[in-house]
Amino acid sequence: MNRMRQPDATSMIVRVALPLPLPQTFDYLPGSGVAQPGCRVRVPFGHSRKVGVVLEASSQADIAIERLKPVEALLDAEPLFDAGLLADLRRAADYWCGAIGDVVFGALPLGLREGRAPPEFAEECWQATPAGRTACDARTRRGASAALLDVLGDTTWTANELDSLLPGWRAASRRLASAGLIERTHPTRDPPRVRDGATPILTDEQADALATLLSAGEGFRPCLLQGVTGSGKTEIYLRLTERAIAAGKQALWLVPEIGLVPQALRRLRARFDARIAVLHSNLAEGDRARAWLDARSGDAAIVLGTRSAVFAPLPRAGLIVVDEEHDASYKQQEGFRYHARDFALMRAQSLGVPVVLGSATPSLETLANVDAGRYTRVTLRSRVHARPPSPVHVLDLRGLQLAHGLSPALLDALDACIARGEQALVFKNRRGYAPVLMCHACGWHAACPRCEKPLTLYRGRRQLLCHHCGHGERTPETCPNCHASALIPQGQGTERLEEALVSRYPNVPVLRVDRDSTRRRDAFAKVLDKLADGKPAILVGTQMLAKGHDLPSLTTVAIVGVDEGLHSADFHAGERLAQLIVQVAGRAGRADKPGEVWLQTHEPDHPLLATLLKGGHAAATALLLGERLASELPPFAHLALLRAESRQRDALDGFMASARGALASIQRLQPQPARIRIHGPVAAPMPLRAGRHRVQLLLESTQRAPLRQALATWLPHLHALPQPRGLRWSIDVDPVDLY
DNA sequence: AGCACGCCGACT
DNA sequence: GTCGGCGTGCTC
Repeated sequence: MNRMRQPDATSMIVRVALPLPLPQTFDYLPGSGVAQPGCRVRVPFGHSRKVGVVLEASSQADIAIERLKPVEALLDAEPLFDAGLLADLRRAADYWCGAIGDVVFGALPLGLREGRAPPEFAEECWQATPAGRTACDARTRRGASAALLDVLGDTTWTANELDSLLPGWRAASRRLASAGLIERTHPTRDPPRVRDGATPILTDEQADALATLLSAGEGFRPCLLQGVTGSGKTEIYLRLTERAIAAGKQALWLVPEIGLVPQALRRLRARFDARIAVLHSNLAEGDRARAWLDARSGDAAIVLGTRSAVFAPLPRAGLIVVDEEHDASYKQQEGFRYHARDFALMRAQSLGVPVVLGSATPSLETLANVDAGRYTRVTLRSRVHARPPSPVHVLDLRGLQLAHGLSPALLDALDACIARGEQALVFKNRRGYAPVLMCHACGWHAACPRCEKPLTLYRGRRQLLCHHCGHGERTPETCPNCHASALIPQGQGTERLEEALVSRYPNVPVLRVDRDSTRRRDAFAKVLDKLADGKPAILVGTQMLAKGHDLPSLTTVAIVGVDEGLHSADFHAGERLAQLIVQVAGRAGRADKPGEVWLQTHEPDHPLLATLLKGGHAAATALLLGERLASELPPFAHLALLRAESRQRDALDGFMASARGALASIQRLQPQPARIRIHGPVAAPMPLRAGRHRVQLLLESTQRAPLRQALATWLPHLHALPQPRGLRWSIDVDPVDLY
């Protein structure tokens, strides 16, 4: 980009990011008033106008000064982004090859993207009246009203917090307010404090961990807090948070999914009387904007949220916590493909604050950073309440007669668990009744017309659904190919296991938890309520149950099948499988009753499985790291993926060939072209999805720098290429799956 | 991403 | 003779 020399160096222009998927910024004359960096402005753009964010003032423009238009209006008196956050956003755009405008506008809550004035700061708060507390104790109210009174207790809550804890609380609040049981108040202006009597005594191990974490002082200091399920990681986060807010600073807590926000919020509220801003995508626009501005003003001592909360401004930052740091949900999988954990690290570095990554099953990337001495590791080995780790029994399925995928020994274990009056978890990482519907007469199977992958059978709904594109059709009565009445479900999903368990245990509640059964917002909470009494019950579910939710104490955990994960084409599969097994197994056992884990497999001798069972997660990760090192894969190499998809096969191939050609010509100019390996273009592991052909090109290097250099040079070439209609492409830096 | 300009087919 | 298809290029 050649910058035009300014005849008059004193006349300034402003450089503006606009909400467009374009790599460049746009320069404007200042217009009336001075727009500081971080302020929104309204600017003329082409034949219309747009809201932009000023990134910087400059004395030079990217284009001839005569072509510049003036800023039309200044929308914020005070910048929404401080200079540090703006710089971080630019680093992020740079690192993940995002368009700066997408990144900056992606960091803003919806309510502030459109140029409307920031919502007024009359933060809405609610508390129970004395009459309300009496009513709560006397249990005179039912349903949502009772739940709201329970949540309110004797403290004040913001609407933003209630949104997260009790979706649909507003209806109840209207009823209770008109009955005089609750009232609206103002947010507290008191300095944040720790609630009396709320702080438990630490175990020796926790005390040591905390001392280590605190000993390094207050600057940038990445730490891995590695602790098994139930070892009390959250208590450590709370102590660190206490330290930060006592010093007048803010703490940012990230959790991987919305479902984990309520329990984190409850823990924080139980400990602190402090303003907490909650940020996630299920909030109403206005509430989210208010929470964001609460973080921005520094009024919120604590900011809690999912992935995108990592972009919240923190004028008084003192601590960043990334809980369940291994969770792949931290990686955004469309649009601007950033990784919230890694951006949290970037921010902690530029803010100069400690960052704690917590997990029972840390990612290989993080472990490699520990090994390289870049992160400090603190380990919690034992469970609080002295729960012993649960033994894992391997059930070799080879040659066994199975009932809906369940082996006799596994059923015996469930029988025994129920007979003891305890609760069990049956885990299967597959939704629906069966992953394939096959004709026993001719071998035909139902496949998605748009993806060419098998359709998942949903028996209750009499439907075949595609998990890749959402395509659905009615289940045929007979084989569409040979008309035989011989359609057989192959394999098991959670719906099938639920059905099998219901028929085997007619007097025991069988509760299914997966994405299908928890569509309704409070469905998961209802399931947990049903388990709360501790009476015999069986929980059947997927992945969701491995995500760090506070599950009731289960004594028996049955992992029905994991063999798919042993042979996946994606090199992350082994790492994920080890995480899954350890996380699910961690649900077993409680203080008074030991737990046990049953794992069914056709491959008990598979090296990963055998290593995991013998040496635990640490041994499994050592094995996986060895494999990654040997085959030069992350974290010992760095990847970037160009993905493209189109209905037009030829347009797609043409584009990818040109992209590859551009890369090759760049490579020829590099001093050491051999430092980057290029694979492809090749068909994606899913070559067809929703009717679109998919092709990808993989770049790989053992060093970050040459890869970044190549991407930076390549990206403008890609944008300059002819862009066929209907073709979509994107770059994915550090892809977490290759699909 | 929008949005206009621009050059080839079936219609009042 | 025009309305309209979407290919291409630009937006400070």
